[in-house]
Amino acid sequence: MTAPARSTQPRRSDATRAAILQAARERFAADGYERATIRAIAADARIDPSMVMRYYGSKEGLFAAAAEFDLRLPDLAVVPPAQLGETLVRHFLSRWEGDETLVALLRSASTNPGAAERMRGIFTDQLTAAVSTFGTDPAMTARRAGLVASQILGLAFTRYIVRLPPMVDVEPDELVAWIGPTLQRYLTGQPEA
Amino acid sequence: MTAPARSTQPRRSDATRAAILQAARERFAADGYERATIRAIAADARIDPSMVMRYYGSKEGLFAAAAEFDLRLPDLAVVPPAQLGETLVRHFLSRWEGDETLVALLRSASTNPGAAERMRGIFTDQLTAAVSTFGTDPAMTARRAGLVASQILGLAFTRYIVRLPPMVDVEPDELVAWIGPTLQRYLTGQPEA
DNA sequence: ACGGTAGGCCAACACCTGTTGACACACAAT
DNA sequence: ATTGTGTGTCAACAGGTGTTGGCCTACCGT
Repeated sequence: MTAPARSTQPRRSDATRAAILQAARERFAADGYERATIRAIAADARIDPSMVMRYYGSKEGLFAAAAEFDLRLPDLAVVPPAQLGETLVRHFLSRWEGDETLVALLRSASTNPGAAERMRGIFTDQLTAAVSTFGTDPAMTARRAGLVASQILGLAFTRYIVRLPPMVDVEPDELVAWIGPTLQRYLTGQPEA
Repeated sequence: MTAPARSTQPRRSDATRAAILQAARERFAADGYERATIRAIAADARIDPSMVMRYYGSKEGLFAAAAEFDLRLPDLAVVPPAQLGETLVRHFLSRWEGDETLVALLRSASTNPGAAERMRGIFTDQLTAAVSTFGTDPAMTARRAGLVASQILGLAFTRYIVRLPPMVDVEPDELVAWIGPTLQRYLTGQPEA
């Protein structure tokens, strides 16, 4: 819509677009998809609600843009096999605290089908791909990835969404000490007899 | 409001009250707090929306009544210490699949502060109490309960809310085989050196 | 200098929400 | 028969939602 032209040409509206996106992420993270209103997001970005529509088409479109996310998983093939679990927990903890996009996605996934689908895609594609880089049994890979996702998302859910006191207060290092071995077993271990 | 009288006297409206409550649980479980409308719940229960207000005061009041829940945790003191984890996973799986109240609560906890508080209460009070029945170190009890909650809620979130394919397809017995040892370690083990 | 266009605001639409009050019916006690 | 109360319906309110179209203004190429 916004003209062909050269794509390297910075538009004057890029700042507005970015402001909307940032405000959207904050609101979606704080309130979830349904309670985050376009009017509130526009107010945070100090522009008119109609601008949101012009730039992102609809609320769903805005969310889709705001929920773009890359887990940036490290290459597990170069990690010492005994440190896989610890590495993953540390990575997720820092990824989660540094970017509120994941919280927005997590909060919205409960009630918004599109957000749930996005979440499924991220944790299926990206995590499964990472697990399969060192995995031996391809049939087991999906299951291992699912188990890892369950513990990681449970950690995020109790720590950032529900805010269970014991999970909020605990130091990251201690979380790594407890949850690292769990992921390690999910990734490389076998189920109980 | 509804007269003093004898409390043992069954009211003619008890059936309606129950129908509203059941419809509310289904809607809250399927859609979450915000998207579940009083009109939809009333339609499911085949009554007028205003009846919901009369019997439960407000939407929040209705949710509070519909989200009443008891984990019915077994007495962990009588469970063989080596089977604590397995027992807990089995219990939660059956509790979760047999009663949609927990799903309603879980789905709503992401966006509704009241639901989050309720969830906090359940998993703090009930679970901590159960863990402390056999626990040795009282300072560690809350942390153990929190870790157990993180894995249990992560399991529920990926299996019933986000519906991650690997977690939906897996057999309950296999889930027990994988997750049981995790809870066992959270309950009775020590963190990694 | 000037005309076109991109960026932005305002006001309104159509719809849906929780909630309320007035009214109708049923049934039990008087 | 009449009263009274519990049970239920109907219609409406007031506010908030996503979304739309018209209008103004500033900038940029010519």
